Amino acid sequence: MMAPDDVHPVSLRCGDCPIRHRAVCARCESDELEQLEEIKYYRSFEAGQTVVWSGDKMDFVASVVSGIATLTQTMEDGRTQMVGLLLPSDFVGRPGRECAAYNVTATTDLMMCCFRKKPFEDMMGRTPHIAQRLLEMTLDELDAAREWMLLLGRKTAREKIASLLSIIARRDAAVQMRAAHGRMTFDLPLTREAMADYLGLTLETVSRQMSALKRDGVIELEGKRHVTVPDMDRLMEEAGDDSDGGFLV
Amino acid sequence: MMAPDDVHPVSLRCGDCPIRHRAVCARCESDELEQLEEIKYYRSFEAGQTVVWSGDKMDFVASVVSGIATLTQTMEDGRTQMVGLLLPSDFVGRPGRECAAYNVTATTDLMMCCFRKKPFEDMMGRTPHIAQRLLEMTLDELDAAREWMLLLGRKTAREKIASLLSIIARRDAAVQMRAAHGRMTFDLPLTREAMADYLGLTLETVSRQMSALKRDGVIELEGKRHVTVPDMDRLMEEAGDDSDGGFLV
DNA sequence: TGGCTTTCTTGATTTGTGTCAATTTCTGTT
DNA sequence: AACAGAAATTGACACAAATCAAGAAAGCCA
Repeated sequence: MMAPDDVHPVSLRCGDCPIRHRAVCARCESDELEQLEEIKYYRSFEAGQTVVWSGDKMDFVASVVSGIATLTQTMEDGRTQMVGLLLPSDFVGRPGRECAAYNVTATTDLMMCCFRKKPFEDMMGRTPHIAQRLLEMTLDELDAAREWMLLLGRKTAREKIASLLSIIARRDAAVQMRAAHGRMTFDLPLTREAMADYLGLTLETVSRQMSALKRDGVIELEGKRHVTVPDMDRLMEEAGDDSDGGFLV
Repeated sequence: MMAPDDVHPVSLRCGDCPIRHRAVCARCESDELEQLEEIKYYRSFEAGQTVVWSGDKMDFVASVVSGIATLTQTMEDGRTQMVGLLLPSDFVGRPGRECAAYNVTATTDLMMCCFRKKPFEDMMGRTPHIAQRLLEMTLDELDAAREWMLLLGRKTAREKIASLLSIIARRDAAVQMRAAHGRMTFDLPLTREAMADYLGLTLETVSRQMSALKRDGVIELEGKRHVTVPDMDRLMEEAGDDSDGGFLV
């Protein structure tokens, strides 16, 4: 899921930025990082605010510093589908593209570290490693999107919920550098409605299935958002999922 | 959907290969094309044959020369979801990845032009334009996958069918360099079962909705596979889709 | 041409999820 | 502590799509 440092370059801090930008390759030497420093700026958003609308001109690329943002697609009649979840260090934006392809919305208070697109692209042209790093990240996202297609097209509501919970649990484990086995505890970063938009369900169905998983002892709930999974293997079985979980992370 | 030549480099023929490889950038001069020539070879498959299994080692990248291949994901119990459709000139394979992420299957007789992965990667390292071209293609695929997520998660069976038909019609138009308006005619390259796997439906539902669209005059059918659309705008309305159709192409 | 298989269509019935509506629980504010 | 608004739960019912089951049409090969 994530290669160790000696196998492949990983993200790097640039200047005073509190996060490691996954788009920036550790093999690229300080010259490039100093260039980044010059073209970067910060923007913050309140929970619920829209970062960009689908189709709008987007003259920057960015990393999430803190908070959570979602990528959503919407139909004219209001049906919406979440197509991606942005967590700290995640990258957003398309070098070589004028316009945003999705709505980007802050679901919590959000801080982003932005780079003006043109100079960023110029740097990419001069720095093959960054282009390759970005290609690799995009391929990861593509894999994640396609795994999600299987979920959306073929899984039952219960399996969908179990899949989402297991992904969030494993991402949490990864952040804390722990293995994702046995008993685990975490907070849901999403409302029931956001979960529904992610899974292609209604919020009522999400709620019902959460209750069912609780009733069946697959999860325990403390309040609405704090989840503990007594047995991760059981949960992953419920998810109907043999994958190692390279999901939308 | 596809930028004109003067805006961005497009695909190019290399040597005797009958197709334009979309992965190869026209800005890259003949040196690189000659290098490609040295590392390329052809493989052919019969309809129904598997090109690679998910998880298998895949030591090449390739372009489709002729025929159609599908990318599918499968669950242990056999539920399958198609996650991509490969048409002539489409690229498959992941520079920087060891293993295939999906099953690749020939749905018709298939000819592929393959490049051994290592030398291809080396060339990418030396030729920034190719890496950038590949990044752009991958971003296109990502957009397509995400548009498909909206379809899988939120569209009705009828809308799904209409979407698929309109995509195929528009791709056909693009290949023949015609506008996709008014009356259009094309052959379905997929069985009802493949359509179902693509759309997250059963083949019975696909059949029923095809009949319904026919009954309602949205499409005309001659045999099972030959479709004519009297009015493309009507079809796109049925698809519930305001997009300009940058789909899995 | 005739049989054979595969692909597709159509019907009857079941089931999972959506819809609508009422209530409860949580969270933040004064 | 009490209230207000948001978020979540639960129930009753409706409906779209799945499932089960025949049968028809198309393609293929002898």
